[in-house]
Amino acid sequence: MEKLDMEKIVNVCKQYGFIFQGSEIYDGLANTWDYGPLGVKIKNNIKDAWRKRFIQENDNSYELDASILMHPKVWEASGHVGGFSDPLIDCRECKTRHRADHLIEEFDKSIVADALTNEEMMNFIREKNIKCPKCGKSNFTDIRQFNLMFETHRGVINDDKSVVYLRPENAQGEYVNFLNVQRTMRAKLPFGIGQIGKAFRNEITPGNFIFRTIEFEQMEHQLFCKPGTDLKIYEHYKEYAKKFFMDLGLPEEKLRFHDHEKLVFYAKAACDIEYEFPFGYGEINGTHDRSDYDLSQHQKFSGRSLEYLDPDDNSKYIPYVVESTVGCDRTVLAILCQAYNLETLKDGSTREVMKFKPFIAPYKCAVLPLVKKFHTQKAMEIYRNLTKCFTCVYDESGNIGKRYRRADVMGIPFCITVDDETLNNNTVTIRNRDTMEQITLKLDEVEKYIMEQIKF
RNA sequence: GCGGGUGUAGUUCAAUGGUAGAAUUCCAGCCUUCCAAGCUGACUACGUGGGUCCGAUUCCCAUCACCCGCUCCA
Repeated sequence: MEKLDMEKIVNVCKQYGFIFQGSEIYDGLANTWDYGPLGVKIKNNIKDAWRKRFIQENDNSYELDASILMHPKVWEASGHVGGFSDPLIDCRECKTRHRADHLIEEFDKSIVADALTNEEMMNFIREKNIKCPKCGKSNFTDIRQFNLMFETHRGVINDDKSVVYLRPENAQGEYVNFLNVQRTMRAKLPFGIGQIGKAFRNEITPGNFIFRTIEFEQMEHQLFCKPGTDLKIYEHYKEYAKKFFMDLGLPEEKLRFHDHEKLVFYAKAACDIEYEFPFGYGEINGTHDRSDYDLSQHQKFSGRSLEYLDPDDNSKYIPYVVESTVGCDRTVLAILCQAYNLETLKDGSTREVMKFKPFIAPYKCAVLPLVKKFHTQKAMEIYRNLTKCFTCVYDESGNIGKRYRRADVMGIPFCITVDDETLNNNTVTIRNRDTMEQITLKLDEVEKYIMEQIKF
């Protein structure tokens, strides 16, 4: 049942141009997906909505678009080089996979396996005859290092000096630009830097359509604040993010908070917001209190002072950071899952309808001539005018019923039908897909009416 | 990366060791005055690469992709 639902969504996405498999004509490249004409509009609308809430309406918030390729030292400072790679080991007997460092630490809790090289870990496992937790045997493969960062090279020679990484998270772009933004915007704490952009992770097991992919887009907001004020801000952003999702059309009963009990080394507090996908609850947002960890690290590695001079009391300190990060692709997926409706008609047949909030909808309006022979010209004229204001489609093929149906599966909230009344009185019928109500409007009122409806 | 499953038009499904048939969608035309009417026509598929065979979409092997489970997840 659950599996069926995801299949249906993938299918609709493919059939109607929301999302395609990446490199499809070459049989696809695993876990890459391409946004089609409808999908890219939804994604952009979500980004615009995020910008509005997290930048535009959020006091002292500024947007940044940092480079994907950053100085390799950034990733040493952040802990990604070294820390973001896992030593993996397979049991030859029962075919399960384990993390070598975890095996060692469970065997002897006094050992910090992070400090060991792979060879040392391997020797330790062999000497102590550590057993597979699943089958109890001790027959392991060699350790293989699985680095979650994608590597590439700059310049024409591929040597160690030329290695650069595709960023595994966006946040470092905000951190390294902290002073630039603070100075140029004359910003006082607390202030935020937000960024929408792609990140790359060599995930071992991606999957669930666009939920976990090796290339993904994040919408991140880093709030820089005075130490001690961070926890209050952290609580605020948890609720702020939840409200954002609800405004996008995700119902509260499908959202939940998930507080992290085990915190990663940089975090003082961490909480996810999860949405109930057809395959189960999955994270769509993370709020993290990252303390002064990142800025301190960058200060240390770059040798530049990243302290803030507080004009209130002339004290100097490294700000704390509260991060609110929204998975853009995951939000698209949640919206698609939420929008999908299978309606049963009177005759027992079913049809698929995508129900988006109007500001999310890829196309806002369909202009339909009632009868092709009589109303085409006027309909085209109206269509041309409306495309100056928002996205529209024009459809004259089939009959009027088919045109409505096609608009419904594309998630178009408003259909304008052009009939004899339009020719004679300059009025059109607008059907609201959510309420299925039809209203008659003067032609010159249409633009204002729809513009009002598609606000976020 | 391991185990299991799947792979035929855009979609959903057939048949077959002698290169495939339908429904639906889409397109063109006729018709049509408000929620997938009807008629005519056109287009479109055996994931890829090997092997066995006179001949493979069908059998075998590999590979790729997807799904489920494991492992993993800043």
